[in-house]
Amino acid sequence: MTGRRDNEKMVLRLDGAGPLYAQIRRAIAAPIISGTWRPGAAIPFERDLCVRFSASRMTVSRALTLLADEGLIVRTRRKGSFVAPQVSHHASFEIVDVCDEVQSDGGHYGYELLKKEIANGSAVNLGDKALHLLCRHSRDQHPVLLEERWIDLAAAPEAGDQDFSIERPTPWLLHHVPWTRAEHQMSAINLVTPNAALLALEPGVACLVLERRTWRDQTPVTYVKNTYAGPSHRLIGRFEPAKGDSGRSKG
Amino acid sequence: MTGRRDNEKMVLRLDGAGPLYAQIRRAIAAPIISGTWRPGAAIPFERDLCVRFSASRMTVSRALTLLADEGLIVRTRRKGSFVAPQVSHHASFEIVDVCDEVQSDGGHYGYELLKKEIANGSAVNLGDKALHLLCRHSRDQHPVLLEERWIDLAAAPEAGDQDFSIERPTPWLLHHVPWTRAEHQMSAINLVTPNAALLALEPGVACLVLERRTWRDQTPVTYVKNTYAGPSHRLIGRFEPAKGDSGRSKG
DNA sequence: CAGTGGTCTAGACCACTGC
DNA sequence: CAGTGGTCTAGACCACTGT
Repeated sequence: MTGRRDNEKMVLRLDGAGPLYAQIRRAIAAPIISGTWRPGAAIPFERDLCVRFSASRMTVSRALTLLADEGLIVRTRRKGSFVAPQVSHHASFEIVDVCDEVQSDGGHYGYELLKKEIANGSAVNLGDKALHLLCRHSRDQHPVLLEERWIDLAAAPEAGDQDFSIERPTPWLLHHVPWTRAEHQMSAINLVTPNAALLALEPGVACLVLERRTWRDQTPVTYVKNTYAGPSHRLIGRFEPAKGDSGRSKG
Repeated sequence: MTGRRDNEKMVLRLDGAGPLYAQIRRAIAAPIISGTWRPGAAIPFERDLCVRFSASRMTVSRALTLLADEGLIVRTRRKGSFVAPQVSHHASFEIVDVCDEVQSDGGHYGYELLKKEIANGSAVNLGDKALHLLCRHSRDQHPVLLEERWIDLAAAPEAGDQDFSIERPTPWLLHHVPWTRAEHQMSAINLVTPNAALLALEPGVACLVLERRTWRDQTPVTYVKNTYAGPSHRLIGRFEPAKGDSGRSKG
């Protein structure tokens, strides 16, 4: 009775390499990635896959959970699992703290608070009362990052009393206002006059910009716009098909 | 005998929200994110956490596996689990196929092959014989992406016979040479003369560049440099602390 | 209300690693 | 060789959802 989908001709073969859940994951990922299974195609039910692979349901479920996290499949109770409507690549970028990055290379890390004022945060989708900070981070006296930050004073009232000329906003926020959700945006901009001078670069130079918006539960806490010095700055990300594979890339 | 680490004062409390493994994950993530547990600090052993949380080892292990995947902890057999030396943010960016992106907005998608030649791929870390393609993708007749691609002909000899003037390289490669590993780099560049014209933009305009290098097992297969038209193009990524949380962001 | 995925348990054995 | 994490099983119950 459960064999409805078994009529489809499917070559699901284990390669014998690594843990069983990883093999099952690859066996199902292969026809999806290669396009053999079209978006929307039904994937055999978990309990059928258990029989086919001689595995327990936990193991099969683990493989399918990985695939769902990667965005290759969608799972719905009662209906079953299906190939995701739009199979996309996921690249996970590691966003390291500037201070850590500079010091891990053996460089001298510098921090300056350039501006601190109370401002209306509505321009950056925060509340009326927000703390606006402008910070410069440097490596061996050379500016590497300009940090424009807004902190919602309704969400983090203690921020108003904090002296940010020595304590950096990022670790302070982590300690005092742990967030629960963040959203990142990356873009490229041509440097304009005020910021160009602060980064010791010519106006017009292309720079990588990383914006981050952070929530605590449902309330927005902070918005930050990080402008990295120079076009050469790069974010390196590794694709993660390896989740559950033998050669897993770790940090 | 296993209580060595239990001497540390630790407030690990479950919040009762959602699945148990997610609660355990949050309970351990909280003191790490807030900085209460410094990098390198020892995390209680799995079997101790089972007792503390009245959970099975599978459930505790699931929570710790999530934390390890997020980069918050590192786990070593025989030694135990520890707070990661450098707690970093991970942002997962979804890299959608241009064609899908344009068409999902209801736009008209266009594709042109501008150049096709055999070239030496050593400049981009590929083999001597490589196929070099230059493709332009457009939305409603406006160029949105310039794709410079190299395909290693040793890894994918069939590529030499393929007519890429209609079939796009991306789906073709997916079908014929499934990769197993990919590495992404994002950067910002100032457009230079040949490419500026092809994207119908002025030279000097800042553009977002996404480079992807792809391997099949250990052999490099293809390298692609995608230049997105205009500074306004953005990659949006959602942070994923929610893995195993109730409100999971999906696609 | 039937059937799917989602979670959980109480065991078990293995692999690796430091002593 | 002892003890950790890594994996796996054979059950079980629950939550959700379409009919």
